[in-house]
Amino acid sequence: MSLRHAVLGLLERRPSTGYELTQTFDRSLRTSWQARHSQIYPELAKLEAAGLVEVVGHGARGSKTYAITPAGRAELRRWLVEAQPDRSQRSESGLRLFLTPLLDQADRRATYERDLAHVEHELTALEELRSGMEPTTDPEVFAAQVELGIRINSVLRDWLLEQIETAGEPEGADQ
Amino acid sequence: MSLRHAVLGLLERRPSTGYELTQTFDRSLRTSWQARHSQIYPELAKLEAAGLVEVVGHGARGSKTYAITPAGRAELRRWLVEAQPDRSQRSESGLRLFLTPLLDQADRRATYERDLAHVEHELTALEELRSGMEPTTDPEVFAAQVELGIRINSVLRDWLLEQIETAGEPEGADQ
DNA sequence: ACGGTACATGTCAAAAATGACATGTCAAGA
DNA sequence: TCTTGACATGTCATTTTTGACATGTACCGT
Repeated sequence: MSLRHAVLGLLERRPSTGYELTQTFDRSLRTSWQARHSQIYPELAKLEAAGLVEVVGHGARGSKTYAITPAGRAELRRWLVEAQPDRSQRSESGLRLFLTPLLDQADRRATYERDLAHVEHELTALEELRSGMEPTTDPEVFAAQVELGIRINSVLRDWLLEQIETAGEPEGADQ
Repeated sequence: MSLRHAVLGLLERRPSTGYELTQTFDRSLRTSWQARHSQIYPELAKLEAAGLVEVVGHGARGSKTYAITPAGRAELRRWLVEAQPDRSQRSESGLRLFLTPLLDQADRRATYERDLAHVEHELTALEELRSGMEPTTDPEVFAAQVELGIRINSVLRDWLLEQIETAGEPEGADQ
């Protein structure tokens, strides 16, 4: 039940509308937790019923701004600090990487190159984010996360480059 | 619908029983895709009905060994090579890392240290795996994946170490 | 004034995933 | 002989997630 804590966490960062949360899920959280608006709006309603968030304002086009309550903050902290983390993951890309050695050389190379293009693209976006980040605005602590993203993608890029260069080597379960 | 392809991929590596697949999901695939036996057995039945896998043997305790069929192999290749990868992920640990800056210094440090312990543990396991791996047995290609796991966990370890050392710096959304 | 797009919130059926329940076998050690 | 634990397969109610449907508003450019 991480969705609840993801929402709570985003509202701890700043009060937001469901629409804004949906965008943040899609832009910043897509590599850790995704959620569609069809999940977010009902979750906000449940959270409000449980007293963990509250509506603090009504804006244009019927928008409602939610903020975390003290009870919500306590629950968020409890989850972050005391709850046993579930280390398992769901990553289609990870699964593909795991299975790629089953392909013949040409297909293997093609999929690694496709992945490499994606990683380079991510890396560029993260580097732009880093250079465009002013330490005066709120996210100074989040700079560390951008840095982590860059490092992980760099490792991935180097590894993919090695796999592509080593193509032609003995294969796995192929004939 | 990645479960189907995960099962197909594992059966491409070697024919297995549902029980063996469950173990592989838990041991090798837990960082990319998890699945319980309650999902695996019905999936095998569906895959068999679709002609993508077949029962190739009956063993002790009513066990059934499944193997991939040519149609299954074709579908696996199609998915790996032609299907558009879904790059989104679900990772509670990633979410926690994203939200950790919201905690006060003491809590933040404690959670980073908990994560560090886990990463060190993973790293030890992967390094043992690497040194115990004989290049004569089947997984020669999978050595690259172990290597990738080691590199990513090393990056994570270094980053966590830095975060712990830098503790006491200005914080995020806390007062 | 009109049309397109981004903003904004919701519902719901269907699919995927979890956790509990249920049942039984085989081997090893006490 | 008995009991424990690993092996082995299954079902099912509930929860979570997705994708489609549904509806309406505010702003911007022409």
